[in-house]
Amino acid sequence: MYNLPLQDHAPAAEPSTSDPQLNIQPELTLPPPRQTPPVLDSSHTPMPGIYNFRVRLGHFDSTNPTGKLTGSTTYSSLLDRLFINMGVYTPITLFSHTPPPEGAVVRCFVVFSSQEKCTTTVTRCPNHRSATDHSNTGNDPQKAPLTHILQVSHPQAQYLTTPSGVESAVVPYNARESSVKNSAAKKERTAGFGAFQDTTSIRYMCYSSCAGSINRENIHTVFRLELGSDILGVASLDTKICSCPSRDRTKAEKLTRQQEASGTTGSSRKRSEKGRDSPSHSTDIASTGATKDSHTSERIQAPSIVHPHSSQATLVGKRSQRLIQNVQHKLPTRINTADTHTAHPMRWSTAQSTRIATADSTVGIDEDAVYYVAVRGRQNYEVLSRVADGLNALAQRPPRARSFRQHNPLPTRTPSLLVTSNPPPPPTTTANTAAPTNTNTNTNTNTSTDTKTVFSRPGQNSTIPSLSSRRNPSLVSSTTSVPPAQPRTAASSRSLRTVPSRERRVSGTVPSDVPVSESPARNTR
Amino acid sequence: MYNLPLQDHAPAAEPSTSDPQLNIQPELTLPPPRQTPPVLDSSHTPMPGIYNFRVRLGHFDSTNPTGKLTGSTTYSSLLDRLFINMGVYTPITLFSHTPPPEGAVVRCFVVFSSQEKCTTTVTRCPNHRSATDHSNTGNDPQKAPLTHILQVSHPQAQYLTTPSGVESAVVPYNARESSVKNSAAKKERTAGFGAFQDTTSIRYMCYSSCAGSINRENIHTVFRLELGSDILGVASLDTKICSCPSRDRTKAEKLTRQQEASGTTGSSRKRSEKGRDSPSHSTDIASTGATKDSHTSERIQAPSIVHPHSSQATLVGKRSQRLIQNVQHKLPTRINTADTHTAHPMRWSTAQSTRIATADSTVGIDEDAVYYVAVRGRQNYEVLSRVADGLNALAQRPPRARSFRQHNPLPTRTPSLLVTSNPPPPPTTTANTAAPTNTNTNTNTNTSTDTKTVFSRPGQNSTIPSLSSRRNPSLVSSTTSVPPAQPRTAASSRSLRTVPSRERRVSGTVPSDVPVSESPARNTR
DNA sequence: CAACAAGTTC
DNA sequence: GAACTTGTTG
Ligand SMILES: [Zn+2]
Ligand SMILES: [Zn+2]
Repeated sequence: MYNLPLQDHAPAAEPSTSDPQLNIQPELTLPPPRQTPPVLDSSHTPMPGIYNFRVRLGHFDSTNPTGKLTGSTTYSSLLDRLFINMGVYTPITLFSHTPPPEGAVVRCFVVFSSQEKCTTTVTRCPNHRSATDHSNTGNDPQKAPLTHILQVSHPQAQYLTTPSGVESAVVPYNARESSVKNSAAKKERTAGFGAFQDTTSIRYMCYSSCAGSINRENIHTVFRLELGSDILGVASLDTKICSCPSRDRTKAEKLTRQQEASGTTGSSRKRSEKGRDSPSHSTDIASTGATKDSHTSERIQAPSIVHPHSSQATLVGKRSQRLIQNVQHKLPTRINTADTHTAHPMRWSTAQSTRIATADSTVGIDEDAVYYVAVRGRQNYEVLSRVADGLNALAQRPPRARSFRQHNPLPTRTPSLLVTSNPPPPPTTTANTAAPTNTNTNTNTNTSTDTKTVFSRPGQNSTIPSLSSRRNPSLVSSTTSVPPAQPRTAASSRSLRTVPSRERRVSGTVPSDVPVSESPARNTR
Repeated sequence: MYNLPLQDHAPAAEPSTSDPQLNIQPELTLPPPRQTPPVLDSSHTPMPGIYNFRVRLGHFDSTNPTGKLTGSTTYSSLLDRLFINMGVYTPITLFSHTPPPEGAVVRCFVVFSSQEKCTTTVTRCPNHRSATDHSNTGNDPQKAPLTHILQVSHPQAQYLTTPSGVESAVVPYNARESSVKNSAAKKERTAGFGAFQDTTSIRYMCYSSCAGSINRENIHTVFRLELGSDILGVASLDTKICSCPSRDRTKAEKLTRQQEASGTTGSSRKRSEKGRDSPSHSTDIASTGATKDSHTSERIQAPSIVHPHSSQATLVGKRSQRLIQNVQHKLPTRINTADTHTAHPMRWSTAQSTRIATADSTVGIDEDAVYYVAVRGRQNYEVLSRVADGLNALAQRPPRARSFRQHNPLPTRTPSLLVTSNPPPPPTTTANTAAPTNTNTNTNTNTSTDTKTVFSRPGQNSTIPSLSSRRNPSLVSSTTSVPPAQPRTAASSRSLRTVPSRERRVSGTVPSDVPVSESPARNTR
């Protein structure tokens, strides 16, 4: 309690005082991720997609072209991580290269970064969700449920909770072309980001240290551009909610720098940086085309990343391995949770030299590249899945991480990411329509969480087939080529087709509404 | 979560590893309280009473005559404070000079030590009361409610919760004459304690630092010997529930010692020792007689200290000032909560040179002595109250503490300790009868919380009349005299009568079930 | 048990 | 913003 700078309403748009070098092609200017392998859940993996959907902290306009943040909120470009106090709003700007389609919405939610926990629901701790808690004063539970850890200050925000407890907030995505065009500062600040942007404010209603919820784990804030049941893009943001953002950022950066100096002290960095994920997630993934006019026959409920009806393939490098990990982690035959922290650091060092295709920047080729193969129609998807299974089995790459360690005596929930032939149960999600400043509900807002995830599904060993050729020409061209910085139109991406072949990542249905069996991280000390 | 040494069942009786000098006439062997004035709630003020009802940590028998504690649990005789981890049982022994009457029970509960909070209910934090919290595994909610912060390992324990949320556990008091009589060690360890003893184990289900409950405040564990609606004695124990009892004890002792060296640095010790109360509460209060065969006409509901029908007067020294503070604090005309930490340290230093009459030890005279005058019958009590008011008004002693400071933005609840002419509402308490090992309920156990409190009621200025004479001869004799160490019989105390006069502490009805208006300290950071 | 992490106090 | 408190980690 006490000095919590709780805000009842998010300020319209404020200047910032923190690190100005936000997300500016981190792959090129920042050292590649040298920490533990990524851990984002497959349905949360950053994927700019054809819209080059990306997130930047701050609000960018003529008065604040650099998007400086206010108050204690701060962003570390070194770590690509947001440090923010609980209860305070911070503006985030979602960019896209092309204007979003009508009815596009952004689903915002928080996930655990670690692979062990990435399927565990992040909800508010019992202390803070208590109606009598001071953090809830001036809060309208009708608008934002007390259990939701993430609030979006938008009159049309809709708060959803699936039966299994997965929480998210959906707001319309009304990106407009940036009014501040030629500002040098703004240009610098938004280099690599699309010309269309939409700014909203978010706040977190728990600390990262809150027992009974995040419990000192690392989290990512995920912004998912959706249109109906399609996921058009995913952006995420490494987030730490703490009472002393500045202090903690400084400390984290210092630690990172000295680790970097001492050559990736990849031993037991568990304490200080609990399996930190490598930063710069929303910029190191190549995006390809994807049809927006989807027309599937059936749907997978619950929030999950998906490109069900569109042909699409996304090439990623290191980041892809996260996917593999995650998918592996979700396999029905999953053995246990591989300890990210003890994963082959050498392997990652090698990967560091590779570059990932981005819509805006030239990158090198990654032999470990992973393809996201989107299929049109469920049948196709399942067929493709089986094919890919065979391919993955053939490519007998050694498993990545084999050392398991039980850090947390918490119940390990069995992930439900597996290809199911029958669709999951209907949404039945609880929707709280925001009725604050603006009581009218956006009819275009997708309140259902039923989206599909088409993802790579490697063999048990999770490693990627080492073949690097056979790339769909209609995809993000060659990994060596430098895609033009200009946004690709949706029409151009519509020509994409699925490319079934080895080393392609097979798609797997991912009911992202996964955390079912176990209760949320409702444990205290 | 994690390494919590939770115990499902209290061990029968274990040896100890901590400070052996427990409560051995602390007034004589330990420096007198030099810290902030006492703060125990009037209904929780230690009062050995005619039974010399006192508490000692540990279990004392032939195998463990010194009552050593086990595990991390430790006791500081310097601070007279228990340091204990959450979830672990520790044996406590309740002593009495004479065998308790049939049906006598002990009500156990936790109170805030500070006068500002002493009327606030201490309950469990939302995190730990959550049924899914690991601290509740193996816990039978039918036995001990999840909300109760204090658990008593007794088959006949009854857990009560008043409508206003006051929680307590009641267990029968079956004190038997110590079987280990002549052990030198035991004798030393139990010097000053009665020959009759009953040992039970208790545990705490929250940390002292738990936001949403104790929230880093100081607490006392109160053991109240009750017979029906009569309170026969009150013992209390300064308690800190922490994850590192040893470390915290060492640190607290070191701080105390250096404060002591630097001459009672009575300035702002708020941080380190949040208005710590002076220790040794259960031994520095003289006890007098009190009839057990009460026969009042009406009762005051809810737990509260009381000697409704018996004539009794208790003389206390420094400790008495706590009472005054508390009573003042509860006056209807109460201005605000006086900051204990800024209270006149000089005044207390002076008081240090005084000695308090104990049933077992000779002590000096305290001119600031306070008398607890028990009256028989409500009418008498109210008359006496009015008389005392006048007396207090005449004795124009300057108010003790006048500097108010707002440390806690929490809602300050208006204490309800005032003389009401109509009795409070009926108990309506929720009783959870323990049905663990032993399912049979003790019919003698008093499940109702309706007891009366007869207490001194000073003027607004709370100071004590400086008169030190006019003591009831039937009371604990003279403050200078050394009461015999032998236990007084109940019969001897029955001869006591009320002595209405100036400088006598007037009695005031104290519905101890006070914390009503506001919700419990349900605030987090 | 030492070091750390992180909310709170001043 | 420095220092402290205190639960957690190894
Ligand atoms: Zn919280
Ligand atoms: Zn607690």
